[in-house]
Amino acid sequence: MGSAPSPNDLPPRYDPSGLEGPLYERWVDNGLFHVAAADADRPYVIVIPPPNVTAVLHMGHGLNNTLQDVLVRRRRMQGYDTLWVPGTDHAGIATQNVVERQIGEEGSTRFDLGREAFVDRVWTWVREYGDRIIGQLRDIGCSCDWERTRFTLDDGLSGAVREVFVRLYEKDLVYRGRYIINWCTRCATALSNEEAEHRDHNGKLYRIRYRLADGGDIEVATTRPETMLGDTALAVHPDDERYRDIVGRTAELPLVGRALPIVADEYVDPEFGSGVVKVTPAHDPNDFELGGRHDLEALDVMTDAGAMNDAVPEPYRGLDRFEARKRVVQDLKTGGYLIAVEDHAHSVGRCYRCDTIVEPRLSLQWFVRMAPLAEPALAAYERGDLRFHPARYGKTYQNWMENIRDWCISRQLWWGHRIPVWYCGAPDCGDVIVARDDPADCPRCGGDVEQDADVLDTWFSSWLWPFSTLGWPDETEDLDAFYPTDTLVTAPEILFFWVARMVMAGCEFMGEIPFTDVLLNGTVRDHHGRRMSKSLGNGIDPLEVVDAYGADAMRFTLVRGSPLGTDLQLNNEDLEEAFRPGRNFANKMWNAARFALPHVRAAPDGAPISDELADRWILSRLARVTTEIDDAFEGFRLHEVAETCHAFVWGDFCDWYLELSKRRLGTPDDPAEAAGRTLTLAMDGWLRLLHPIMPFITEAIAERLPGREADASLVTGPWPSAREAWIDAEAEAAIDALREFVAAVRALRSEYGVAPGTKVTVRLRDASEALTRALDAERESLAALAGIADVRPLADAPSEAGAHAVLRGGGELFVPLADVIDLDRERGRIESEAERVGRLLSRTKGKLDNPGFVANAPEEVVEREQAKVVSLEEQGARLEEKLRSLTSG
RNA sequence: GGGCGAAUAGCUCAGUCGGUUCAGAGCGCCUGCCUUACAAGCAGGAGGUCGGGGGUUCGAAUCCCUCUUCGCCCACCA
Repeated sequence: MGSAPSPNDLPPRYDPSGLEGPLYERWVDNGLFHVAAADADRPYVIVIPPPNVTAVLHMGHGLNNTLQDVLVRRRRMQGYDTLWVPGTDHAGIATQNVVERQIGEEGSTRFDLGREAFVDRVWTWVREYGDRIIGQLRDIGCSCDWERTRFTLDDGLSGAVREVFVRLYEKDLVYRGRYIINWCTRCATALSNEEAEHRDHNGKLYRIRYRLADGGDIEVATTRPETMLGDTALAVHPDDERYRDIVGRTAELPLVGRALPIVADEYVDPEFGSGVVKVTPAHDPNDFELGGRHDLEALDVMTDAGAMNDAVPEPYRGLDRFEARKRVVQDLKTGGYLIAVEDHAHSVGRCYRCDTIVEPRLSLQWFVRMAPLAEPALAAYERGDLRFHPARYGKTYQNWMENIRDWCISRQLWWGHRIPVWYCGAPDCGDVIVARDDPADCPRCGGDVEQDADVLDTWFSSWLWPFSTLGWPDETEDLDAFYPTDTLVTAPEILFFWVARMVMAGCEFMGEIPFTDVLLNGTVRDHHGRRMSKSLGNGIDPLEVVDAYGADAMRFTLVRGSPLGTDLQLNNEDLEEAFRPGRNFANKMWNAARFALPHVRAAPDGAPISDELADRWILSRLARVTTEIDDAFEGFRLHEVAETCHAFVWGDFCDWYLELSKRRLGTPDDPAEAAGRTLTLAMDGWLRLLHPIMPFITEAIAERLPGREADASLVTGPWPSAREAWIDAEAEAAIDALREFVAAVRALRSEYGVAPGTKVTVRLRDASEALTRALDAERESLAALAGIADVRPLADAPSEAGAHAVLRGGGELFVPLADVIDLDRERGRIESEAERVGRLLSRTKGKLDNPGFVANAPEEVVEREQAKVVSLEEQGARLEEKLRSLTSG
């Protein structure tokens, strides 16, 4: 790992860009992120949600992958055999779209290229973006095992996909059939239910008159008038008195003239509109089912591209569906069929990849029968084996599982896994062959076979990810060692697409759920609260942030800013502001290290370290903080981990410990070099606690601490354990008292504008034991902390003019300020303080006077309130006394 | 039409079991400091009726009901 850097060679300026790259390469070169299956006694495993190869990563990925890395890094430090499996997703329809767009700009289409050449083009794209994505993950600091990088379309995973299809087919859980599916007319493919996003749409409701064959007419309403060209019946509710006598008669389809039977069906809601429904079995799922019950013809009236086909008469033939709609409405109007057009807000499905309005359409597709797969996946949740964080997502999962619908898995695309099905071309055979290996000819008749032209839904490979990446269907060592995985971190919008289906696949093919804890991270939004997206142009490129402020600063900002399940708003127009918390913190640590490193001394394990109050205090605080951080980790409250580290490093270590250590470091006051050794212990502790979140800067500092093995790295731990022996209530009480004392003097100095260089003598009366102890120990620090030249006892009535303060922890202090004191101001100050204490006192007394409180509240709460009264009364009395003396004097 | 989440300081957000001098942090703002690690800093401040209303309780930012606003998910009502 190269020679150990000398202790104090940190450059004066924190420059993450020069620091992070080399450290990352060293970690990878030393194999720190790799774990062999044979060594995995105590595994901890996460599989990455494979990013789509459609584009480079955005800040949402930055957040998602940082959270995974934080979890993974802590487990690795704890000694788990930690594996984070990386990889990318071929993202079938999405990737095909971006490449189609790319060739579109060159003026051609995928059909000009042909299937093979087009797929080659996509592979070119994939190689470029796949590499860039992996590069981004490395720049963020992700500690993935790169030797196990997978792609959903690589050979191994393709084999898994084929095996799964065949197995499901053999169990009759995959079937082919004609049903209504969501058809994207632009992508010219079927979509699953999940891939059609329903959004409100301000449409129209058209009320149309249909004539009855034997006289009279009847009103029908529709939002899609062009589909009437495919009507094959009308329907009413069987109990609807109004229409009882027309059931069984026929109506005439306007513009076409086709005779439509009138049927009665429970599906029709008599309350809606006229109570009569036009039935278009080929273009509406309900109509399709209704048609099945009444043996109606299903007439598909559109082409794949969404134009009216030859089943409709001229002049509609060949018109786009929306053109046809206009023409139909116009003709209805002309023909006197149109009763009214009303505004009608309703929900319309759109393609999740191109936003085109999907057409419900009868189509021959492949489906997965989901109910049997959902059963164990649901049971795992209900047993409590599968947990969601935040827990409320469990209900969403449960609800989806309970209302599961079959999954349309065939896509009329070129980019993806080919469906492993062949059809015999022999007219008298027509056998369907579903096979693990490509058949040369028809096994039944020896005739020529042709493979199904379609590919599988991209999620049909993703749902296998937790085990296909480990080598399944082969019984590999990896699979044995690392399945099931532990934690999944992903975004809530793919709960159904991916998470739920992975659980089903895990149960079905591995007999075990694929992970136990599912963490749902929030969405990254811009400062207007809008979701970041390419089309809005409001995204933030993680690399830009890493280049400018460092991966550590970005990671810290993200982790601290987003508790699980809550969205994160970032100012995309001012990156410096957005990432300032992380950047400032990293800079602070850097400068603290620059100060401390020249003074650190080796601290052998187990030796008693120091009797100094400050030393005992910082180690006690470190022990407590370690426990807090462990608790937060166990509850996946990573934002709390970040916050606690920040408060400790900045608020305790830098603001107080370093300041208190200054008088001793490198001086005869520290003969045994206790301060130098304590520095080492304290820094070693917080550097480790912070390493999962800010791996680079912590490693850079830690490797300069003394007493380390030459090739030691924080990456491999150990994770600090909270040392009970370091807990020191006495030292904590003393330093707390000192902090209050110093703060009080500073406040008085500031209040009266005492010049920074002016030293004051503070007089003190009735100081608490803790404060007395602290002042004895830290008298030498007082000048630097608060410009205090000396602390002397306070006589009962100070003869000089000055400012008073009463300490909560006990005691009263006086700062002689004859030159600057303003008695009115002092009186006002004391008055308002006395008022504040008085308010608190009466509130607290009120509680204690309430018999209900004393009777019902826990004893310790009551005792606390009683102690509070004593303290407040004491403070109040001192303040009143002071006020009297100021008034009389 | 159902279900869920959010509303706390100017901004972005914490606040676990209802109870600690509990109303907090960061950023921004004001005042004073280039104090020999750090001006990306230090010290001291200002700033909030915890969205409105009602309830439970000795006690509510926290639990219940309700209303308002915003956001998300699910749903075949033509």
